[in-house]
Amino acid sequence: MEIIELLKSNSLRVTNHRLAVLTYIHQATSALSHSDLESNFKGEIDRVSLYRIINAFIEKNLIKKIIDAEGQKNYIFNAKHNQKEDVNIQPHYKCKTCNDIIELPELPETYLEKIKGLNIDHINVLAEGVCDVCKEEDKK
Amino acid sequence: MEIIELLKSNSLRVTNHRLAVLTYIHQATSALSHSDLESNFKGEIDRVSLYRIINAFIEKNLIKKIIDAEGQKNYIFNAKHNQKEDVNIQPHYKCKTCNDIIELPELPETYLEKIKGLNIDHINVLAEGVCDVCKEEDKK
DNA sequence: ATCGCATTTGCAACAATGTTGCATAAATAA
DNA sequence: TTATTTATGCAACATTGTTGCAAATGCGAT
Ligand SMILES: [Zn+2]
Ligand SMILES: [Zn+2]
Ligand SMILES: [Zn+2]
Ligand SMILES: [Zn+2]
Repeated sequence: MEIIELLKSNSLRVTNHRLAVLTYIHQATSALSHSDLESNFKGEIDRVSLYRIINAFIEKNLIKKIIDAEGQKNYIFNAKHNQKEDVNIQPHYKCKTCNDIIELPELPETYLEKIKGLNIDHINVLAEGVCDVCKEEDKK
Repeated sequence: MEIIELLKSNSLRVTNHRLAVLTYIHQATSALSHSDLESNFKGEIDRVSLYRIINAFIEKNLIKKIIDAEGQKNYIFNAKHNQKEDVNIQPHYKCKTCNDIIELPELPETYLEKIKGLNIDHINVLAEGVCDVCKEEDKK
């Protein structure tokens, strides 16, 4: 199983909880907040364990934490979990209604040139709005 | 007084608290977190009132809320409080050590063109790192 | 398969951050 | 000055995140 291998190859013990959570995030079509996870695993996984599981995944680069304009944390599966570099410049677009997050094109080199005088660890780029699908829904 | 006028012209009642808070944010050289404000006004202004004062300022565009890579909210005076538009695309750089926030050049038109097919309300761009001044300090 | 050690988990307790309702105080309009 | 509206403080509560520790589980080595 893909997910099991993913855990093993990142020297994370394969527990039922980790399997369930990573599988859930992997198949999710939208970004999940911590409370999304809490309600999904209510009665199964303790809130504190979820925090620790999530943090382990982030450290191993298996999921990405995306912070929206209100400071809310959302988690998505990191399809590029092999590449350890440059992952943190990836711009995203987040629909404020359905929570879907898609990747945007990378910032142009010309722009990065302009700001390269600064010591920059990472750049966060998040565009937000209501996606076409949700906009259509609203009309009804 | 500049600050008093700022409140009046935004139809906010001029109270001692609002004057004190807005003056404090205006003269600050770095972005202030809520707990920064709490400790500064400890014993003078209630925590809840601070939340309400801050929210009022944000609604009136007098200050800007900047969310860092950890989701922490920081507030800075909005020098462009007159312009109501395009304020929310302004990229920023935040020093992780001294908390200073400076403005970065705007995103190139070519990039905005690329993503204009999406419904975008605002774009958040925040670069983070340790500024030159703080990097020097560290060496000592 | 079993043993033993290291890691993970649940639970309780706590800390930090943010919200709401309501009585009182203060600011502005009349 | 008075009346009306708005702001404030306080208490209570909700949400989010952290820590310590005992019990459960995973896993490598027998
Ligand atoms: Zn996959
Ligand atoms: Zn949507
Ligand atoms: Zn000024
Ligand atoms: Zn600095």
